[in-house]
Amino acid sequence: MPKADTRIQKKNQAAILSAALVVFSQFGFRGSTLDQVADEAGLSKPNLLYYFPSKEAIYTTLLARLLENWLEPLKNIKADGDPVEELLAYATHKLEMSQHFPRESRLFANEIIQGAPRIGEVLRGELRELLGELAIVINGWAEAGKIRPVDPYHLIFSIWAVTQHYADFDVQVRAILGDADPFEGAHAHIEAMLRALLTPAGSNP
Amino acid sequence: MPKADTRIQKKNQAAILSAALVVFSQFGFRGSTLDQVADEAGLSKPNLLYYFPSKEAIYTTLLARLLENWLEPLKNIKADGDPVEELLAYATHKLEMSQHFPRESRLFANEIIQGAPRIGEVLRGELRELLGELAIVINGWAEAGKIRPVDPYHLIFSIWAVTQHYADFDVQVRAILGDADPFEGAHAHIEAMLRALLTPAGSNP
DNA sequence: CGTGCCTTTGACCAGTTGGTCAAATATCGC
DNA sequence: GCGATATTTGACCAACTGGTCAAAGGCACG
Repeated sequence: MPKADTRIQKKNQAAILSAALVVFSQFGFRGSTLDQVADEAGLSKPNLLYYFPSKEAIYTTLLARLLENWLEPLKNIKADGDPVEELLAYATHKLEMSQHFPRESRLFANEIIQGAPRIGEVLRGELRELLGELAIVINGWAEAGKIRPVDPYHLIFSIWAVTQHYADFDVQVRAILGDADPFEGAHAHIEAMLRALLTPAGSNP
Repeated sequence: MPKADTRIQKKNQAAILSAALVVFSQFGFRGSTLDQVADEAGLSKPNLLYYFPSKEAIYTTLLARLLENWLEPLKNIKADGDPVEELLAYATHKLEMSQHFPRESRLFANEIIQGAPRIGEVLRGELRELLGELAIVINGWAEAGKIRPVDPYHLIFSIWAVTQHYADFDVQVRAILGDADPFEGAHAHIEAMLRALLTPAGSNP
């Protein structure tokens, strides 16, 4: 077990996690093998296990790292900003994550579909609390007449659903759109949808 | 290899497919084992392979059956109906499928996330064509001023995304909502979203 | 250039995997 | 109740799985 992080350790750990992301995001935890990960990382299987104690450890390291990036942007929604623009910025950020880090999204999707055996606690704990606070903010906006009244939870669900769809169902989206870039149209559509839903009646820019 | 379908054959094949749906929808093809399926079905592993030639065959049978139910409701959208109501009915139907057949949704999601190795052809063929026709209908509605102008493809994507989210991410949704039934709020929210997006300016019911 | 530590690997292991097969057992038409 | 046929299963197999380990190969530093 390495204590300090030498150059070579950093390099190999990064290579392993990167390879593991590729493999786990496609096949899920149980469907992936250490040989696949080792192959993808260009290392031997025993060498993987020199840097990580087990397959499980690689996977959970990946998940933990992901959860940080997952929860953080939620906290950036400012109660004193313009409501529609705040929510739009969040949705745009999530869509860009789908565009640039689709594997992370698929890894997460795999874990949730599997029943979230390793992150259920986080979902029922930190995430739930975070969303509770956000719901209060959104409800405040609605009561102040700054947005139309909406269910804050289902609003967030729909933002998650639509943005992650472009990463998780990438193959399907591209099968239908052909050569066109999905993300341009996606952004415009999501913006239109959120503005239509949220902009209070009587607002004419 | 059974030729005719006796009572016992129908029963066992149904039991196998039902068990396979439970297992495959949770762990994906590679993450599932025949022993799991056999256990769930209450049969021995060699007995499974008496009714189906391989693990692969069970899985593809499940997928083929699923695709039928998946594509059919798309065809029920009538060009001469009321646009908003037609699309709303479709979304409602999809949401009800998420509610009552979440495993089917997760099986499909697993297959797509995996890269759709077994149904890529259908996506690029039948599904794409079907959506092409639907896009023409929706564009027609927009040109006739019956709905606001929208990208028909991304509109459908967002309906798929939001409705399937409640099946595929069921665990996450319930972790956040607690005891509340997700589907009541979901239906109301989706209806509100679609009406806001689609109802042309100046329509006041 | 040698010594101590970090890194890498080939050989190996026990358990699991999808799948086979011959023999046993149940079912059905007569 | 009998023979033919359909169904079920225990024993088995080769390939693969996650993981171990001792030995070998590099590397840095005196």
